[in-house]
Amino acid sequence: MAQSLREEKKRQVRERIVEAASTLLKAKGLEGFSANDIAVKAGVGRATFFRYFESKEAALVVGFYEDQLTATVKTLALAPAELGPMDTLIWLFQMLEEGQGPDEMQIIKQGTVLRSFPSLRAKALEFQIGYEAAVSQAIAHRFSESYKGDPRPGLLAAAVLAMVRSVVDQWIDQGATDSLQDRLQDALELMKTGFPA
Amino acid sequence: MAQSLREEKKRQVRERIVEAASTLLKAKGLEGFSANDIAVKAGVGRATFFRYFESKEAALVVGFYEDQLTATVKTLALAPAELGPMDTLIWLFQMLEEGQGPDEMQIIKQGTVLRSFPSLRAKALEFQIGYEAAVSQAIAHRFSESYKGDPRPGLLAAAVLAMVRSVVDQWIDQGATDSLQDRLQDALELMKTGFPA
DNA sequence: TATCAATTGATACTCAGTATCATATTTTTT
DNA sequence: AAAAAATATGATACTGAGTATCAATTGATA
Repeated sequence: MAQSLREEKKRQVRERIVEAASTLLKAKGLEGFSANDIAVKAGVGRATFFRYFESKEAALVVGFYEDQLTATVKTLALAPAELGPMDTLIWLFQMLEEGQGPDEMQIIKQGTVLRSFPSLRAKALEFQIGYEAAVSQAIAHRFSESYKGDPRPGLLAAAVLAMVRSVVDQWIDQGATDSLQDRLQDALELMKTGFPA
Repeated sequence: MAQSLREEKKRQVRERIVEAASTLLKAKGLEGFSANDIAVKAGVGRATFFRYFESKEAALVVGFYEDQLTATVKTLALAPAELGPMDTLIWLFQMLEEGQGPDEMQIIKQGTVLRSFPSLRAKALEFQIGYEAAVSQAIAHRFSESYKGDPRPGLLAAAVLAMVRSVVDQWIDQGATDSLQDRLQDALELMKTGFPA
């Protein structure tokens, strides 16, 4: 059955807020608008804004990553059964790049804003923790001899996502001229073979 | 030569603030005091507090990690020259655990507070980024055929520190009964050999 | 239709964080 | 050693963040 009317309205309000925040960011820059401005633009009261998001930054980061996270989890579920955990993640990032992932231009813009404003960066990092948990869960069954409380899924998820972040950071730092996808695959390959002496 | 008088005084004020923040945290919990309370306890004006730290959380996180970071960098400089980058990090965490690193009780307390308050957690993650840069720099020369713009040091630092964070998280989540050091070494070993299919 | 539950907007309040300015202290110059 | 320049401080005032409360509206339920 469809959402109840009430839930559906809430979903819409939330979406309007995220969109208003994103629009204002593009138009005025992070410090050019307040949480109240977002509320006005979204057509809700200030109090309502804070019922949906704890801060301006939270609303923006959700706009950056939420769709990406759901796409990630969905894609992970479709990975070939015979792939091991690491190969699954390599496969994942190939898929995301080709398919519904954000394009490079968008990544550059987001990355640039994130690096300019510590408050945003902090929120983004917070979001990553949730990302980790989701990825960890989605790959846990692919480990051989996995058991309850197995630390490996969480470790791999943390390490890989940190690497991805580092890849994007370095790529933007160095001008974002070459292929991000190549860099990503190189990095993941490095993770797969490890760092032996 | 010693610090100038002015620099020395600033160092002392900063230290007093960090200590006051830490004391208040233990006495009243994170939400039991304001930035103003820290200033009063440290014997400085409110404005001065904000000249040293951008927020209450920042002052606390500095208290958690600053000494740790300087110890890390110092220790890294002492690592045997023949060790590769990954072995250097394994060696590092053995040293920190035996030597001047925080004891397990302290890690539990800090970890518990951090996990309870997203705002603190976010600040801690921010600090980790600085950690990454420092570690990356300190191990860069240990890579074979390293070149300018080599992505590997940054990638390894990001991955390893993320793993360390994940290890501590899981350890606390599961009751912190067994040996943290053992878990850490197992995780780093996993990183060294990689995650082959 | 009548009742109950949940969402909203308005208002008021505390505290965070920033800017400004006059004062005090340290450094530099003469 | 005294004067001048530079820097740190405290007090004050201001904007906006985030929370709590309450009356009014809207959706769910019977």
